[in-house]
Amino acid sequence: MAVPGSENRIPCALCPLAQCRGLRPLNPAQVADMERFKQGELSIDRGTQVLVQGQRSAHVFTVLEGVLIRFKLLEDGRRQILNFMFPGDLIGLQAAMGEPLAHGVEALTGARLCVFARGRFPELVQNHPELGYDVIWLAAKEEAALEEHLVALGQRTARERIAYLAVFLVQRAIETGMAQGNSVTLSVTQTQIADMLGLSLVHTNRTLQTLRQSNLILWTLSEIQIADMDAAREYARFDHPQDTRRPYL
Amino acid sequence: MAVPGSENRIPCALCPLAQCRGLRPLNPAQVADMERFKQGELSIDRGTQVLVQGQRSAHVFTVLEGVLIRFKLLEDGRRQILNFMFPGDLIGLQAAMGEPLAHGVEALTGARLCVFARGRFPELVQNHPELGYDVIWLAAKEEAALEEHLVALGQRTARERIAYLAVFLVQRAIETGMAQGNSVTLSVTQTQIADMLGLSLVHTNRTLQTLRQSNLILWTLSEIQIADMDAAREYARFDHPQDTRRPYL
DNA sequence: GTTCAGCGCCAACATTTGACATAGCGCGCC
DNA sequence: GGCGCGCTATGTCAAATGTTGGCGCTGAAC
Repeated sequence: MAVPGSENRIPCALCPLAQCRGLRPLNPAQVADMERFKQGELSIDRGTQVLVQGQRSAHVFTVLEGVLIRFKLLEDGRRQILNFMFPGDLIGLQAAMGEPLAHGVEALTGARLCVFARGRFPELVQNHPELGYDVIWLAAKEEAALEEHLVALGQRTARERIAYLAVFLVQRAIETGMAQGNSVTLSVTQTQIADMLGLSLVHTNRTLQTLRQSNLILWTLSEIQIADMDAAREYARFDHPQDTRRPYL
Repeated sequence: MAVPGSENRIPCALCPLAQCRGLRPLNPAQVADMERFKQGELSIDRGTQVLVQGQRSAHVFTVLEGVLIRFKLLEDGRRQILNFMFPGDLIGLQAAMGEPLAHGVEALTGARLCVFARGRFPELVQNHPELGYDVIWLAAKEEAALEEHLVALGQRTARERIAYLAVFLVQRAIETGMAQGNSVTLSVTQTQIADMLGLSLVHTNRTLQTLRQSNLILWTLSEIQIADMDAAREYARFDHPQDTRRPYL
């Protein structure tokens, strides 16, 4: 991974994430701390792999803009997508703990990331306890998301799973200001949906079509549209969490 | 939940967890901090529900002894078991963040828990940054476990899933000193296995039998035995994580 | 312009898994 | 002793899902 330049660097005080409805801004002292901790920015294209499974990383990232996926590869080539990362999310908590990564991270869209030095992470957490608290919060949120996914994979049918994922993605997009109404412009291939939900590609295709025909969810390569959000949530049995604002770094 | 008494309280300095091969003991200063923070102990029977989904909890716990499950209930009565908790694990991180709980916690065996006041958790983390760092570590570990479970549910067949779960449980038991060789005495019903792995009860039963017949895994109501650990790991495609010692509180 | 890879789509068939019904066994309880 | 309950076990059938192989479109690469 090239060491990111600091050209065009956005000062934390002007962080665009502060405008997001779903995010809780830092206080001025925290902003100053982050400013010192921030190493630079990284702009990447769709498809770029940010972290590689099995390696240790010298960096930890925060999503400034764009969407990424986190996934695990099996030896036989199968992969399981673990979660989608939206603006404000922390990338590489495992890396921050100095462990080799159990998963890879790849950009779904063009993206801009904030870059931090992995080695200074313990210092950040220990010298700035409020930030440490926010990291715990983020970790708890990530855990909660993974738990929802587990429920989807374990208990729901293919149709419900896809509906669930659509609602999940649109909701996160709304929270991070990426949505237009109840639809998002986001390129997710059917293969990716299948890899996330534990379905075969063919079955994913079939199911997407029936959802389309029943006018519940219109999910194309470029866009996710949900006509009636409440109906979809109901159908997916997705009791959406309180929209408490999440912190970010 | 009754407020736990402090009778029979074990001083943190004598914490039995310090003997566990898989756990990294605290340093003396940290032990002193924990001692002040610890509110008491709680002994519970198999089947006791420690945390109730949807409620806020006044307490946060650490497992001193025993095994518990963490699960989510759906409105229609289905449930998804999210993870098993072993000695050293932290119960109620979400609770610690002041959120209503998205899951319940129930004891699989008789268990002893350390009790902490939820309200003092932020103080603990912020005034004792090293402990905060350990909490982050634990959260990252929990996340990693959930990710493995996701892979199991998404990518593996019924047989592989059950083999995976058996290996996972035996491994955790070994790390926490609860195993005899490659077997554990632990009462897990087939219904619980099914609820964890997203299988029907009947299919779980059949699959357990075939695994038994192939002499890979002998899983009865009272015990999990794995004849050849490497073979089972191989079969389950479970690349076991480095056994780095995890911290505890 | 041609080629090729990525993507969505389709059909026929195989397999896994679930649903339902039923039975036996051990155990606490009255 | 008789009852209910939780747990494991079976059988049969149906539904959900996977597999294989093939088609057509599009856009980028050559």
